[in-house]
Amino acid sequence: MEKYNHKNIEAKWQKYWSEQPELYTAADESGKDKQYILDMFPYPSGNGLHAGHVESYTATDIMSRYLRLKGKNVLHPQGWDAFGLPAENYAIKTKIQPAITTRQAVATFKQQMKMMGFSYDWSRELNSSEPDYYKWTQWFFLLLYKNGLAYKKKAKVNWCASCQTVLANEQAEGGVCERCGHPVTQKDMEQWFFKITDFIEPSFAKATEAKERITSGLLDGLNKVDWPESTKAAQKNWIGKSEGAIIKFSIFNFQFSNKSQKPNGQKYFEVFTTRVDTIFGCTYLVVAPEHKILNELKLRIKNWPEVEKYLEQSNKKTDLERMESKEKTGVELKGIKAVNPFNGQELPLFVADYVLAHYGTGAIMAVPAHDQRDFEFAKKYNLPIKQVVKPKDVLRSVVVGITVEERFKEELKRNGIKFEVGLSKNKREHIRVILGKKQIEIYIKLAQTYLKPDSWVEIIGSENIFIFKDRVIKNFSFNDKKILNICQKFEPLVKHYKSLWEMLEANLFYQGWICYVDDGVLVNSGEYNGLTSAEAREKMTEWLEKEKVGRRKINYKIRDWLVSRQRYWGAPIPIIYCRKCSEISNNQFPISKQIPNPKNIKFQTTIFDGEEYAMIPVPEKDLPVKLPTDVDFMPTGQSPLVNSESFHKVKCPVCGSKARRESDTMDTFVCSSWYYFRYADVQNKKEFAGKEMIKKWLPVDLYVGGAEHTVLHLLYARFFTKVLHNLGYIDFDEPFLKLRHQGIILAEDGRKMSKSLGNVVNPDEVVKQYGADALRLFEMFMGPLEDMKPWNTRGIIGQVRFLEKIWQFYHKVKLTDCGGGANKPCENVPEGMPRLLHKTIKKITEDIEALRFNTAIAQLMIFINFASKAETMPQAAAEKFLILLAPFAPHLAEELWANIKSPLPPFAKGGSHSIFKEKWPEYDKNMVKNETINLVIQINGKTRDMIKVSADISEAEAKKLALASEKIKKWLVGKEAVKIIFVKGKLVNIVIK
RNA sequence: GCAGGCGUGGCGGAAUUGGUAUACGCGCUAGCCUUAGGAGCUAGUGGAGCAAUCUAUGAGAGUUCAAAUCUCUCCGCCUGCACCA
Repeated sequence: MEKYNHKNIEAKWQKYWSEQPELYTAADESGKDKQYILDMFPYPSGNGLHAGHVESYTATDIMSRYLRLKGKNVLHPQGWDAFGLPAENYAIKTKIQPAITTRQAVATFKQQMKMMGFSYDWSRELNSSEPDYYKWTQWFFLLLYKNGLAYKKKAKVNWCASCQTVLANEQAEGGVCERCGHPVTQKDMEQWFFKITDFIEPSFAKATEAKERITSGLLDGLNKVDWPESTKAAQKNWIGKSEGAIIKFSIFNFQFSNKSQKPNGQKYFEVFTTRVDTIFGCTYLVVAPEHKILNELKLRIKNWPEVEKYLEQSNKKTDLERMESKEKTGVELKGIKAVNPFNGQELPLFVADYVLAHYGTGAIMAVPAHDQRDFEFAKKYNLPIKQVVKPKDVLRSVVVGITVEERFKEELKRNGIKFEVGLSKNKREHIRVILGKKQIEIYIKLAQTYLKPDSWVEIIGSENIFIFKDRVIKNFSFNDKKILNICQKFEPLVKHYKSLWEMLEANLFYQGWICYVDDGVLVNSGEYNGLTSAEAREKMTEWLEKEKVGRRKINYKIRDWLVSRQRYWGAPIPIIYCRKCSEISNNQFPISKQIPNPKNIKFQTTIFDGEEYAMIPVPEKDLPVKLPTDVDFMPTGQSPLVNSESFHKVKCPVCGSKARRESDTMDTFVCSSWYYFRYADVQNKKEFAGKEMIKKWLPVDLYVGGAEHTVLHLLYARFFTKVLHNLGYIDFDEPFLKLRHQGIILAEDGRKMSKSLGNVVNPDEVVKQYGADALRLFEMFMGPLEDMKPWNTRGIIGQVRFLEKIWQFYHKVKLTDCGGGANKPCENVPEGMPRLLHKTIKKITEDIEALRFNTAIAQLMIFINFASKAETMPQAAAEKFLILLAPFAPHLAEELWANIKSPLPPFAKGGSHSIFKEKWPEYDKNMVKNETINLVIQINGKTRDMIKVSADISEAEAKKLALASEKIKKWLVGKEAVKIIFVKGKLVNIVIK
């Protein structure tokens, strides 16, 4: 018998497939149901494919092949996210044009993908760095600009003083320059932004022809897609919605003490808070160093030189320093007081860099008793701490301190309470108390290192709150029955320590020794006393609005998307700066039929060196704005494009006078925000994609890619989709219906694969040694798609054995036709084979649809393990098994298929066809049910016997048989069966006393 | 700190409408075959025990005839975000 030779087989079929591209082509004309199966398009790095690529591409390949066999019209494209920094950095080093290195890398990637047998529709290949693609990236920029969704403003960017260049956030991780290790500082520069913040909440359509349409927001849209919970959570977290209130604090009127009095136009400033309920505990206010009020009040601040010095210091601070020093610093603004509108109290004002300028109003009301950061600051600068919220329902309390620790232990012993002393992960000692039979545990953390003598731990009623030196650590609740139990058991202790608790409560809790951050009940808050935090927030906000000293406000952490990059290897921003046009009022956009401008948005202008320039969009007919090749890649602090005269010297498309082209390029995330539209209509020269084709193929049915893109790429792509929906281009507002992330494949040593550790698995080597089919199977068999899994080279042997086993079986087995297909019992065919085949069809069909490829492969193995013992097999069964195998190991399946269907070389005489033109087998419902089962007989839930019975055995019969069993009788001697449970088709459980 | 997730043999993992725990694979053990084997074949393989049997899904409790699966608490690990008021 010929040996299984993966090299010959795989090469042969890859050649065949490339000669028959229609096997994998998505048919624009077909009336069949469509399925759009998409991989996140890769960045073609010089290193080629890695194990993680292979994992996710194999998964989508199996899915695509399966769906085609199921008769679906499948769109499964691939392309290249080809702009980006590595290619440019390489160019700086070697002076080789990024376009050249990129093309080489693409060729490698593509060759490797073909080597893996992936069934991409290569007729739809795209490359984001090619002009026919980035033409449309630029078109999108103009679309946003003309709809007021792209704008320019000053912003802080990462700046490396050593490299003289702007850095992307990813290049400035940890606050140091990726290239030279120099600390990164913040520098103000004019930057382009996309208004992603317009799409957080649902919005009404802007396009004229779609008046009634509502576009779902980035938040609520998540509710209608099938995505991993963690990804949805990460997006929500990133958007960072918090509901609270803006409160106006008046500054000049020191007499402002009557709360019915209005601020009457006095100078005031606003703070944002989510905890209005704590406002009576506000003892000072803080503004960020960048807050504009500082300049306005400059003359009134008595210690201005000191303040100015502080501002300089904090401005100089790098991100790294700000991150490293958690120590809070600040300076009081002497001579300035602000007034709390609720009680008229005059409060000091501080500037401190623990307050962020870009969040909320850049100013806060500080409530040290109920906010950890304010607490730290107040402690440091000796500011008053005023308790206004206390935990609710204080029933009982037990107080334990370090000085009484031994006493406490003795007390426990004396009361017969079992306990053990352990260390938690923070090395805090705790006592675990076990109460009675029910074994309720209470962890009493003694935490010597955190507790001063006579500080304490409190157990209160429904909540158990551990309070350390300065804050509440944790709470948890018991149900009522348990509380009672605890209280009874702790009675003696409670008596013993109660007085100490009361003393401490009076002395500590209400005098600022601790910081209680949770909701509770209000105290020291005038008419609001006794309300819960939630009630108080509601009432106080109403009052603010009534008195016009504040309002309800929702704040978001997310900021507009900074899209400009001072870089070469990206899509140029299609804008032209014209001095002359800035003087003409009522500028109209250059003629553009494609991009509507329903609001008649005018050109924005910007200032360079004191001169105003109009920002003219490049007319559509002049797109793409191509990247020049006469550039020097050395970093100079500006985009390398600035050096190219031919690039930036242009005539204004509106007035024809001398003008200058924008030299910034776009973030690569812009390119990847819309590529999934392009696949639907990749050849289109008139539109980014034709309406009909979008309608036909989009949205994406299954999207698979790395979890590193949970936030940015997916959020930006959703934003683009919402913009298009909002402007009436498309009729859906979420691009990816179902999303899954492949888990990271770790190296054999359990660490991340990385070049520096030298533990990277190279797919080329693996394929050379074991074959693509083996690698595909192995990566799918390792475990669930989404789990993190370590590579294990030995494990791949198992897959090679599996493939060889199939090979050998198909070469030695005698195929028979018993005249009735796969189901009929045949001579010499093992009895269970037809049923096993149908079970296998069912299992594999269901597993593929749920992306459980590991268990699908296990089922293939079970079948072949069983079948390989047989000498004969029905022809129909042999064919069906190969079809089941085909999505997983396409090369071997084609080879064996050709073998059993027609003589090799394949289909040469038109005798047969590729296995991928076959139909996915259906299973017979009656055949997947067992005729007989092993009826499990349990006694008190423990299996004691098993008997082979008919699957549809009746309850009475089953019980009779169970009681008649010899093994069971033994257990029933002298016992009485109280109850007998019968589960149809499964078991009998006899309950005895 | 906040959010999401995880914890099952020597290893990767199966089994979650509660119903035979450890499918499938790797590894390991024994035997066969072979000049040889990091090849192949056969059998075995959670732990303890000669056996009957007992015992085991991070720990403990609860619900149930029955819990890896549901509830609660604790412990440990991973991922993302984080001075976001």
